Amino acid sequence: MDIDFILDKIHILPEASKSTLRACVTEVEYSKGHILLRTEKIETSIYFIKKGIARAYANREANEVTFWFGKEGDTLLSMNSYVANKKGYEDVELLEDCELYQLKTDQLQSLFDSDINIANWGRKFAEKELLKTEERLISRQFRTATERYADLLQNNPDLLLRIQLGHIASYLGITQVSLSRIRSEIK
Amino acid sequence: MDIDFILDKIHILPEASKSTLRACVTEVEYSKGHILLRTEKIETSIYFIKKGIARAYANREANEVTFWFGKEGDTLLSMNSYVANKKGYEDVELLEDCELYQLKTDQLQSLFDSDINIANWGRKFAEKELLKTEERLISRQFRTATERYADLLQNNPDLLLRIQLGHIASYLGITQVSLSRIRSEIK
DNA sequence: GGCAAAATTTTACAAATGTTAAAAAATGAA
DNA sequence: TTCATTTTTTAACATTTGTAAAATTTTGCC
Repeated sequence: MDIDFILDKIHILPEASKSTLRACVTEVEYSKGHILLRTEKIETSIYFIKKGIARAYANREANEVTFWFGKEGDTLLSMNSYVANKKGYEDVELLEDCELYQLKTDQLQSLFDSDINIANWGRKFAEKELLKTEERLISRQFRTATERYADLLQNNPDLLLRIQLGHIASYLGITQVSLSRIRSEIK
Repeated sequence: MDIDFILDKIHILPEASKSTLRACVTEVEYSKGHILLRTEKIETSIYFIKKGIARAYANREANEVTFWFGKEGDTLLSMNSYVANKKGYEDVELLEDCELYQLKTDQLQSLFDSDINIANWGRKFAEKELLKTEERLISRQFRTATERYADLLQNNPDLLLRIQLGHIASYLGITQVSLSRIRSEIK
C-alpha cells in the first residue's frame, strides 16, 4: 500500500505539504514475531503499515489481552507516547512479516508548528482515530460477543483467516472456549 | 468553571488566538432533563460544561445504554457530527441544571484553516479525547465490573453522589442488580 | 507422506451475571 | 410530617460464561 495513498486517506494534503511530510518517512521491514513497540518505553516513531498485520496487547496478571489489530493502511503507534510523551501500556507484536513506513514523532511535531496543512492533517488523524475508538467502545458496551464476532466476520473476514483464534477471543473480550462455542452455533 | 481555564487546559493558546476563539463562544443554560443532543441529528455546536453534569446514551432495543458522563470542564459533543458531519448515535441528557459554553463548529472549522495555533489546539483536543477514550476501552477490556466501579469510586466519587445507580450500572456495562451486589460486597 | 508441535474444539463442572419480582429505603411535593 | 413515587436492595432461579482437561484437527518441517 502506497504512502501517498495512506497519507491522503487521512486527510488530503496540498502537494507541497505532502512532499514535506513524505520526505520524513522511511521504509523498514521486520519479521513475524518481532516486538515493534514495548511497554514501558517512550516510543519516538509512529508507523504506517504497508504490508502485514500486527496486534497490540497488554499484560493483565498472568495472561495478555489483545485490544487492537492493524493491517495494511492502518497506523501503528503507542498512543501514550504520541500524545503525552509517556511510556505506553502496550506491546505491539507483528503477526506476519511486515513492511512499514516509519515517521519520527519529533520531526512530525515540528512540522505541526510550521505548516498549517500538516497541523490540520494531524488533527484529522487524531479525530478519525478518535471516532474509530469511540465506535469500538460503544460496540463493546452494546453488542454481545456473538454480535461482535459476527461484525468481525462481516467487516474483516481476512483478519479471521490471518489471526489465530486465541487472539481474536482476547480481542472480543471472551475466552477461546466461548469463541469456539459461538463459532459452532453460527455455522 | 471559566472558559479561559477550559480552553487552556486543552492546549495553551497565544493570547491573540485565544481571544479569537473566545469571541466565538456564547453562554447558554438549560434545565435538568433537557435533551441537548439528539440521535439522528447532525449537531452544529459543541459545548464546554461550565456547571452541571450530563450523560450520553444510545438505545439498544428496549433499553438505553449510558456510555459517557461529563461534568464541569468536560467537552460535550456528538463525535460523529464533529468529525464526520454525520448524524450521531447518541442522545445527551442533562442530569442537572447546566450552564454551558457553546461553540459553533462551522466557525471553529474556519478558524482551523486560518490560524495554525487554533489548528494545533484542535489537534490536541482530539488527541486528548482519543487518549481518554482508548484508556476507557482498555479498562473495559481488562478490568472486571467490580474493579471499574472501584476506579470510579476512587477517581470520580462525586459522580456516584450525583448520578443515580441505574445510569452508573449501565455505564459499567452491568445490570443494576449486579451493581447492588458489588456495592454490598465492597462496603 | 508422516510426525511432532501448535491450535482449536469439546466436555463437564464451577462461578458469575442476568431476569423477574418483591421488599426496603430514599426522595419530593402537598 | 405524611403519602405517593422513585430508587435501591434483596431474593430465587435461569442463563451465560469461565476453568481445566482431554480429544481432535491443523500446521509446519524433515
